[in-house]
Amino acid sequence: MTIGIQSEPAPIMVMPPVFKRTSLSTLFVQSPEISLKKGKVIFSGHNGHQHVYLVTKGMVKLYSYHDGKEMMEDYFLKGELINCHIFSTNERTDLVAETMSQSTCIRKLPVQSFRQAIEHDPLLYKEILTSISNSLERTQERLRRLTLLDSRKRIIHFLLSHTKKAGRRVGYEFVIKPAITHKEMGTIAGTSRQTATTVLNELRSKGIIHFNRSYIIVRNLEALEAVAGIKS
DNA sequence: ACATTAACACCAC
DNA sequence: GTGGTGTTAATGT
Repeated sequence: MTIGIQSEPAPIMVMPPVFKRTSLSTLFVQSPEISLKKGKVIFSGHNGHQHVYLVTKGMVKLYSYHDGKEMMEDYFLKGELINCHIFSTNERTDLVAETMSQSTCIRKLPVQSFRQAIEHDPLLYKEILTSISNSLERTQERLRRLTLLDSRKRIIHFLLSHTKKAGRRVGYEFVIKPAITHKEMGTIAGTSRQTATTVLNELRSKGIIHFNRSYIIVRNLEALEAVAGIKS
């Protein structure tokens, strides 16, 4: 009873054997987008371990307090994940997450759902790892600047890397939106807001950048690299 | 030398 | 009125 090739049932091609491309955005698409004004606390203390957050618009900062002073631990841009410590056992309870741009949007997902999703999705897993490694790199870069550079150069180096990462190219210039206040730049660079203002003004008077309350424009990236001391 | 803090004026929302 | 920006004098390390 041999069955001819022709008599075999044709393979059903309804669902191609390709994995659905699950990414962070599709995972979070079911969670409603939450719109927040600047300065809103997203979580603090123990509340920070119940959800994983995806930034969909604007900027969020993560910080802790040390004798009344704010210590910025990390900051997150659009498309980045807050709370990858779900892998780690020593959970920190001293962290505060707060929006730092005028109009910030986030989506949140319970950690349980997040853990489940990772289980059967290698692609998502890969995206999580990328997110964690980006965060690590960002933090190491800040530490490096803090150790090696003076306050003026820390501001310039931050501006440079942020432009390359988040700047939108328009002609020969780069637009940075949302704008970061001088105070926030100071916090990121580990310096005071007055120093940040002074450095920004210096760059503006040299025609390297332009800024107002809603955006920053880098007019001359090469010149910015030059004052940063990257190219000689 | 390098930075921070405090203080004050100005401006935008 | 609050918060962001611009500037400078006093102070700290």
